[in-house]
Amino acid sequence: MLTPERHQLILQLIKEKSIVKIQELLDITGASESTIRRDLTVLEEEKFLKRIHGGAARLKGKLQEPSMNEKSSKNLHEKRQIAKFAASLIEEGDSVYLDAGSTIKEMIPFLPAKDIVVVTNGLMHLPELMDRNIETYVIGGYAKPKTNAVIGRGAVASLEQYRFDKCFLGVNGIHPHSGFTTPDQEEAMIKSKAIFLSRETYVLADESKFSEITFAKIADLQEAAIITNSLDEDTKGQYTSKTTIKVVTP
Amino acid sequence: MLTPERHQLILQLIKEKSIVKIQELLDITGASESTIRRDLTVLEEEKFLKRIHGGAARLKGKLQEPSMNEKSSKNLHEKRQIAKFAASLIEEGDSVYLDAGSTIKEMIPFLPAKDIVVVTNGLMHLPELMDRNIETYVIGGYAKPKTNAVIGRGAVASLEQYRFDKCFLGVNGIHPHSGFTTPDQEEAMIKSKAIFLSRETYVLADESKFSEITFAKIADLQEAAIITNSLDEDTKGQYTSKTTIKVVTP
DNA sequence: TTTATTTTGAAAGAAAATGATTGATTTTTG
DNA sequence: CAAAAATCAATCATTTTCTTTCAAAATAAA
Repeated sequence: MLTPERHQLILQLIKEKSIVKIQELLDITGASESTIRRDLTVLEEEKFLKRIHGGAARLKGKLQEPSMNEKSSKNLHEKRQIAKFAASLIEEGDSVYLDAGSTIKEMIPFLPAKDIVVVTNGLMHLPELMDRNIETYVIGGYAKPKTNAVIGRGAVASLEQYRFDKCFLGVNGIHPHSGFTTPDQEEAMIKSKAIFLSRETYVLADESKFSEITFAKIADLQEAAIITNSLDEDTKGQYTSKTTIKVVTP
Repeated sequence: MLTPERHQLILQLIKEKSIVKIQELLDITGASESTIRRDLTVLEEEKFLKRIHGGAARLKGKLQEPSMNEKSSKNLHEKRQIAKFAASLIEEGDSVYLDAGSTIKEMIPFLPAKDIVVVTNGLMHLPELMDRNIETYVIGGYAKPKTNAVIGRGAVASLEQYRFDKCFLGVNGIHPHSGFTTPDQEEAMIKSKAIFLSRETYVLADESKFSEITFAKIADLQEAAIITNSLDEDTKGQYTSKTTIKVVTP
């Protein structure tokens, strides 16, 4: 039986019964336990179901169509891998800043729930963070509809109350001259401030962000790398001596 | 039988019967006593039920998902009417504070979209506000999971940047001595501060909040009314001379 | 064909859930 | 009130399920 077949079958069963036991799946598919477990792991990562001890359960309040689209989206898996790795860098007791954006959002399932503090300007992140019972603080400021990010002068000021052990940022592009780039200047200002307030900064960038630039060039610009859009030359790189910026890639 | 299955079953039974004995659960599930006890411990920790000697009981304050829906649908029409009226008080150019909570949330569809500014600590409100393209600002601070409200010391400070023409608050109860009440002191502090910053304050209260108190008594306490929980006597009423507080009822 | 890559199954050790037992605590009964 | 009965929390051994790892089989690529 082919892998996609099994996956379909499992989803079918879970749709009907809400819960399936591993043993049932073994009987029905005839596959080995290892295979079924692998299937469940994959399907859970793609948000089709939730694994529970002894089987798997349907997840509530979620339609399966969007996940289908997500799945076909080519770089989702890559995104998730980067996010997973980034999350693994977080240690107990850390104070962490999470930027808005879909790549950063992927980190949330992998965050250690206990004994960390998260500060974010990503409004989309909040339901999941609170659902996971992670101590979460939102930045105050203008709620930008398009990106669901909190930005603006107030947001920068609001951010200044905090200090972070680690800061995780998303980027729209990486450019040999400008460094990391974002289209919105207001968002760029937040990112800059977050870098300034963090001991370590990590920029999450999936393959699609690199365009033609080689890894070597990226490596070169890390030393002077700074989130920027239309910041003037003086501003660029002014914080780099105080913080460590690392690019997280697959 | 899988653990989540048992949990579901227990909650189901408790929903129907209000009280279940351990012995019943033993018979029905076929699990051992230890297991059932462990289940009850977990479910109590998660606030789904209350353990009593010999079994478990439904808890009164917290109704479950479906019953929660029932409750909200029961008062929904009333809530919506109040909300609609409250929203009609808002004029062009107003700067408005919207408290967290489901009653206030009902106002959003009725808000005039153009030329108003909304500030809120209600995280649940944001998607709809942004969807309606209303200029929205979030307060910064701790994101409280249970109520989806932003609270805490930081939140109060964050609020202080703003001034409002009108302030709309929800309440948990209205009490002849204490005035309006909320169970959480932190939320009470936010409400107090919002009142302080507003020219006019409106408290939205549907019938269910009044319990035994008559309208007359409510009217009496309007002059000294202040959102309070465990604030000391000095704090009570200290802002009332500066603001107008009105109770909005059907 | 040969060589990678992916998929699969099997096995070992870790983790979680379970059931039985103990003695303490609470409730009931006389 | 005190004894008896029932319920409870805590602990430990057992069973079940999970994750990890590795090698064989199947599949795709060279």
